[in-house]
Amino acid sequence: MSDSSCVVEQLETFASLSEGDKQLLAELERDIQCYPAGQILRTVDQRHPPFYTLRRGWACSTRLLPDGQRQVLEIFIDGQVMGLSEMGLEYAQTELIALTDIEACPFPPRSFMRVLSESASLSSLFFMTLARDHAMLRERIMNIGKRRGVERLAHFLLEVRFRRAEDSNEIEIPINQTVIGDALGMSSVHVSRSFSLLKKMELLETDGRLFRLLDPDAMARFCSFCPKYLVPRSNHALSTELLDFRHRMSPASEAVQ
Amino acid sequence: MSDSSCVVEQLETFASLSEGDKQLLAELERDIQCYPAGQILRTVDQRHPPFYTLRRGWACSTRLLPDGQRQVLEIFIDGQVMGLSEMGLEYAQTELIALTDIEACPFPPRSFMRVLSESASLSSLFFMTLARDHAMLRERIMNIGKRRGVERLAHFLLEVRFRRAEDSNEIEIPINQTVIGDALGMSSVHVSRSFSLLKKMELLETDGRLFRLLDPDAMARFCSFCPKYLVPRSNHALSTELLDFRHRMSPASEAVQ
DNA sequence: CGCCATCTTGAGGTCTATCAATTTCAGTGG
DNA sequence: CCACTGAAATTGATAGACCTCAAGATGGCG
Repeated sequence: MSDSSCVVEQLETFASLSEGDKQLLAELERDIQCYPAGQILRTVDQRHPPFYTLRRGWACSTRLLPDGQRQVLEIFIDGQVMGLSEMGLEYAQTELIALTDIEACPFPPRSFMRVLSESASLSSLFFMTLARDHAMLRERIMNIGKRRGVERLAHFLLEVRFRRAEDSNEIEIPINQTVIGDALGMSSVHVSRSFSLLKKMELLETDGRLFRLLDPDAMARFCSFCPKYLVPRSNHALSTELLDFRHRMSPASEAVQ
Repeated sequence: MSDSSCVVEQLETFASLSEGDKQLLAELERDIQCYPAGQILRTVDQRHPPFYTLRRGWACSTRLLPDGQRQVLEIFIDGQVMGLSEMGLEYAQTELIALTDIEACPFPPRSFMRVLSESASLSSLFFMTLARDHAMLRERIMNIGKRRGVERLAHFLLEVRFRRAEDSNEIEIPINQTVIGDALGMSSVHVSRSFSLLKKMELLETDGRLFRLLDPDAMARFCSFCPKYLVPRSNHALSTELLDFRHRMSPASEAVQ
């Protein structure tokens, strides 16, 4: 990923944007902040929280239950937008935590509202981004609700593998088994046992936090993984439809009424 | 709910809209269709599927696993938008099924794209709608991942109670225990046992599919339910912010927090 | 070398699934 | 009015998945 994982580029893949839109988007990454692993970026119940674009590292959103248990809701990998879904709520519902040292760009909520009201194409872009996050959550519900521990873990590994741009079966997952367990709704002990099982099944080799998928197809069959939910509506389809209508109405009029 | 549950009205509560926007929204409900209980509105893998506004009845989105197991992902109550989150994907990822006899209005994807490209305020409205769905999914993950059967069920009952506009502790849930189980990641047998337990705890009385919450506060404590995730960013906050920036483009450059 | 977090492994107990039998109840037709 | 029917709900018994507690192993790092 490296530097090229800038969020603006990622978003641009969804649709072609006007220069004005690109400038607005560029603002998203103007304020680059560094946070150490473990840092809480945003707490629960914060009013009108910002969202963040994640340039480097891993992070997650979590929630605590009164009994101290923790559920990891989303895991963010560099290039993703964090906390977008909570811009529609009065108060933040989740904590945002850096899992590794990260670089992230906070984007203030008022500016976000401005973008929403100024640009239809950016609004729809955010909509699309959120729709993809939505698809991942849905899949997670499938995973937790209907699969056993080993299968959940296999599914998780495959999801990470397919979310990364590189086409490699070696993936580094820089988070510990407790976090993985909190994300998959299982105890860290059971995560460990499930890893062992995958190794015994000869689907996986590990070296510290580097994971090698020995037979991704077999693994996908094992946990009925299907990567389609990660594929957004194709650039072409979306951008032509957008442009189509934009030009028919009036050229360059994504400005709001 | 009855007739007043028209979706346009629900959406309007989020922000104040221009006349043009209202007209566009009205199109959403021009094509009213009736479907009997059990009817599949939309299959998996359908390309560029429509979404629907649900005027009357209950519906759900589901996915099947290869072994025949079924996960209910979202449960829709009249007044909601169904399938919005999948407008960002090339192919539908879930099936949409009527749980009761319903009235729903399909909205073709191209028209949706037009709305997205024409109106920033409607785009952001859809964004907000999706954000709320997102919050419910998040809560579901908490529920399935970290709570036991009885607590899941209690949480489910409270969620339905608070999603309904009426402020009553009697709720009718016109779906069977198998569907509830498929939504909560538990077997129908266990759903039945959990209902019994809630009754024994004197938190619940049932009469067929009518449920009376005897002590909603105690129940909320029992399953650590907090309705905040159902509350969208307040009308006032959103609409004033939108208007604010729409009318005077001079953003009082509030310090980045 | 020792320290700390993390991971692994074992044993016992809890929660929940599954299978199967029974009951309830609304609808149907005699 | 009553038997018949089929879907749904309840109940019991057993098995399996998973959690929890606890002890030991591993490995990076000062």
